[in-house]
Amino acid sequence: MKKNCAHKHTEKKQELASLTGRLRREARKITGPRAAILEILRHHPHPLTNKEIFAELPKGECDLVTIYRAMQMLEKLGMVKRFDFGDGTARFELVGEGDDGHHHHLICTRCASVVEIEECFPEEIERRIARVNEFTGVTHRLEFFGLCPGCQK
Amino acid sequence: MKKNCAHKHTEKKQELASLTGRLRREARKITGPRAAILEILRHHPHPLTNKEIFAELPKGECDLVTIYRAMQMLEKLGMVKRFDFGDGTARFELVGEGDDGHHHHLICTRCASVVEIEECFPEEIERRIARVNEFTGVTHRLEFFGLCPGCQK
DNA sequence: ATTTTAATTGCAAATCATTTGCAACTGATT
DNA sequence: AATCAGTTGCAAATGATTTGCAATTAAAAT
Ligand SMILES: [Mn+2]
Ligand SMILES: [Mn+2]
Ligand SMILES: [Zn+2]
Ligand SMILES: [Zn+2]
Repeated sequence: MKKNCAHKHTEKKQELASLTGRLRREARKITGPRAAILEILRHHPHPLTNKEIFAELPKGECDLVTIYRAMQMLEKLGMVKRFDFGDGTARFELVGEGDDGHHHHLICTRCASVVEIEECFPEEIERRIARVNEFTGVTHRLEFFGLCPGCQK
Repeated sequence: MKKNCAHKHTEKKQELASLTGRLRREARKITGPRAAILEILRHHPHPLTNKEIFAELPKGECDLVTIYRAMQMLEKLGMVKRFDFGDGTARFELVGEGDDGHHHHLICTRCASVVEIEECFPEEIERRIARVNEFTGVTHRLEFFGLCPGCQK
């Protein structure tokens, strides 16, 4: 019943076949650009911007716009989770099947390095916040910021 | 010594004179547009977008760009706090003198109504996150989302 | 009160991330 | 191989925010 941070960072990478299977089930086509994008996401442990994905792609593999569209689609299917580090650029991370991808990060404000965080906002406090204000379906967006070891001059 | 959520939502509105005083001390000019902007912020309990501030301003009082510049300046002086509700538009809230403005909100995902939240991410957990990852100066950005009473069909 | 000077403003144009229109193209199915 | 909806590339549109610059003005100095 816990809905928060069920995300397991220890889970092994998903097979590409499992990913394309999910697409197929949703009546989506497995195209070159999509396979390439999934392949890149599969190999990255942290959220990537569309531009970063684009840069990793073999030149000319596909248009930036195609990546924007692919991420929209993958997000709608629940295959990727969108993160907002507050810099005006969306980042995406692959989400395991059955996982809602909810989790948080610790980001260095100098070098932008990212650490995946296991902790989550305490459920009972969130439930109280929801109850007190009579809100339903309450969730949260949370990211940590600080100076990483290497950037502490 | 607690740095989190020292913000008091129960504090009374700041006097305009106190606000302009802070500007003057920083060698900033008190102009019509700035006084008008501060006056609007003073009367709003929740974060406002630049466009919302612009809309509240008597027509022709000042240009939208002037508001963008004013908010940048006020943020640098620590007189306003910038919030990110994840919709790609910055929001600003006036911050009391000596207060860093750190706090959170509960936002209705249907009607966008906002509730000021007193709770904060537990300090001891944040400290552990910082220690374990050897980060310093760790802080967080946190907002809650859900359906407000009126929007629960 | 007038001058001086640096800060401020308006307006146009530039940036940046993201979205949209549309015709050409292609993966999956028959 | 024919079919057809889903995809893609490219150009253009959007929307928030920033920047360049000349004209304006608040506040300090005469
Ligand atoms: Mn992550
Ligand atoms: Mn607030
Ligand atoms: Zn969480
Ligand atoms: Zn907090």
